[in-house]
Amino acid sequence: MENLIKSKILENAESLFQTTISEQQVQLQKTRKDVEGDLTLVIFPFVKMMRCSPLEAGAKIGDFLLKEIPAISNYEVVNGFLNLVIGNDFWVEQLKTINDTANYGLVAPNSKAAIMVEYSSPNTNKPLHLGHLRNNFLGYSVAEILKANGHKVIKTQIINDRGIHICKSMLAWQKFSPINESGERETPQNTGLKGDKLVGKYYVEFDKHFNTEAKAIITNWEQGQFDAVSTEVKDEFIRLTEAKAGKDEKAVKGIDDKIKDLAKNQTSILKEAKEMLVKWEAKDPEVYALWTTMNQWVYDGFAVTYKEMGVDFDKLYYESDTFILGKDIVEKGLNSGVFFKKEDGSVWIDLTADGLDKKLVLRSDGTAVYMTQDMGTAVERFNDFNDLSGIVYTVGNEQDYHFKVLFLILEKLGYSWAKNCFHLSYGMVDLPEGKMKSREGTVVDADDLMEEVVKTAFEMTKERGHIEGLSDDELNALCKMIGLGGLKYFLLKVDPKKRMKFNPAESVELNGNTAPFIQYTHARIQSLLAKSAMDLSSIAPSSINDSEKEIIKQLNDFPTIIAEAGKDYSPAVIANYSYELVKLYNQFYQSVTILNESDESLKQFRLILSKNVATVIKTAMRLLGIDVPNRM
RNA sequence: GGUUCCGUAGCUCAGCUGGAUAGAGCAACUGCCUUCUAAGCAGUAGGCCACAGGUUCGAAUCCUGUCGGAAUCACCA
Repeated sequence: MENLIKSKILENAESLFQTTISEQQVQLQKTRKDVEGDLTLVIFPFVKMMRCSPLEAGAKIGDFLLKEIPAISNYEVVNGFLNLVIGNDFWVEQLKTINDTANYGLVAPNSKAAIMVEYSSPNTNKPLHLGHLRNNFLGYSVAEILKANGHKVIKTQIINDRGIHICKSMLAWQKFSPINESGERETPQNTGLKGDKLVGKYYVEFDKHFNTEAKAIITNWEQGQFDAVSTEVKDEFIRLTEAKAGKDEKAVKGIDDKIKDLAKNQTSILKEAKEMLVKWEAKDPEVYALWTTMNQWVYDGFAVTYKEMGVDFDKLYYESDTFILGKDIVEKGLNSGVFFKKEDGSVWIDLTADGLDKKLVLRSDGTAVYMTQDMGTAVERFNDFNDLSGIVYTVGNEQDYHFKVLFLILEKLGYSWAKNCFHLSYGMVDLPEGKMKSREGTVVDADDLMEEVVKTAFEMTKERGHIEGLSDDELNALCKMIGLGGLKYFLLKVDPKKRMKFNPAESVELNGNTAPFIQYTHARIQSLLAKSAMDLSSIAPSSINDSEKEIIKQLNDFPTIIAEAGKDYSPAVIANYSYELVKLYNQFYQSVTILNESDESLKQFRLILSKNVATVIKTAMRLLGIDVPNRM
């Protein structure tokens, strides 16, 4: 309809305005709720060229459209806005089309370019937490939204299974895990702990010893004991200590942190961990075996968590495989002059002309940095999937700079797909008390949280659900649907880019802008449809009211919303749309009677309208990774 | 300090490719279950859209500056 109006105006610009106009000047928008009309044309742009008042200009265009487009039944000009009323027949037709369209709102699968969506990508040294939940739900949902837009999607993650962090857990386990009567150290099997939890426990254990040792070293330094310390370190300590004089509290804290880092680097436990990393890189059999075993524990633990989350992956990348990649690309970049080499042998790129800094891409000892392997991995992925057009990286916004640099480097290296790489940058999740801090034990564990929300859903459902006759399995499935749905929706309804506050109490809320509210509406409709038991084929209501029209309009927007959510990589767009739809439906539901309606044509129309609302709810929620029940 | 992002009701968030009187939910208060699921609906109250300029017929939205908050600027990952 918008397009029709636009083209009519553009075609007849000559006679209407005595001049041609650009498409941009034809601004159509939805009419405000509180005035009569469905579509509104902004007429300010035409006032000057028509040499008359906004009122007259509006009337002239209104008369023209009324004559040209039969579906337009009336118009009104208010304050420079031409409000067009579109006849009910048109909206009924729209509903018919929606009802007849299979997979309404979705673009034909695999009809558009292949996109890889990377998300999750955890370290294997500790369990997943609240921040990972936002990441996973977001990545999964964006993948589904891109599929709905017709793209072929490859869901992936890169598992950070190597590096000093995993050596820390391994070392701590080796040193500090108690040995039981059968001579074994702690394992998931003999402790009953989830593998990721067990490994995480030893990461914390390492940190504890690490800090204790560092503190002892600082105490020694403060007492003037610098045995076995290089003069550089000693001088640095003295320099930093002196620098504290006269500084404010914040600056002193910053310096203290630097001193702590200095001391940490001198600890024997870190040295041991570093030695272990060297052995790992040399594929020392013993270290490698331990690494394989402990990583497997983590993978097994993660698998349980992912299953509960309802997310999955099509292809996995492991950093232990990819960390060697990228060096050949550095070589190529050196030859083509994109990179330059310093005297010490380190390789850099100068991005100052692009408003960024100089960035290291290869260490002086020839080993890779993060950037090196990210370049290599990207290229690898395009080799692995020859139809791949782009990659979406779901990674927190603390890495904004990293990705800006990465994409720019890839572009400079001449990879044409670099412009199709997108950093889906999302904000951190804060608690009501502020940031999550592992040191202060305020990190919200993913497993615990999911268990908690399901438990709450259980209590609420027992209290007010319609669950007579449900088996235990059905009840459990329902509560999981409600609890996890609520959690997902809570994390997805906020614009991904924005930092958000996570209030545990609000995340299990059932009223207002929540998944249970939406799920509830779906269940209500299903109940209606089950009771109606009539053939729903003919749509020919004697008349329709405003609340019905508003619902059709909202349904009509669904394809546009999916496109918008895809373009913006934003599940929040889908969430907010669904909430609007459900609110409109509930208003309608509460204001008319459906099953007891005596006018059969009207009754049938309302049932079909309801059915399509339920279908759109279900599709929309599916794009968020949320299931909807038939009763609750 | 440089760069980037953010600042909308008491709280959590929409609205941001400029358009009419800035919207929801939560919390507070009023009503509505002899009728299809009250996890619902209707209503009341709550705002110098951080601040100051500028562009425009028109600014929460665009530009500049100020203030406040966050992230980042490693031969860490």
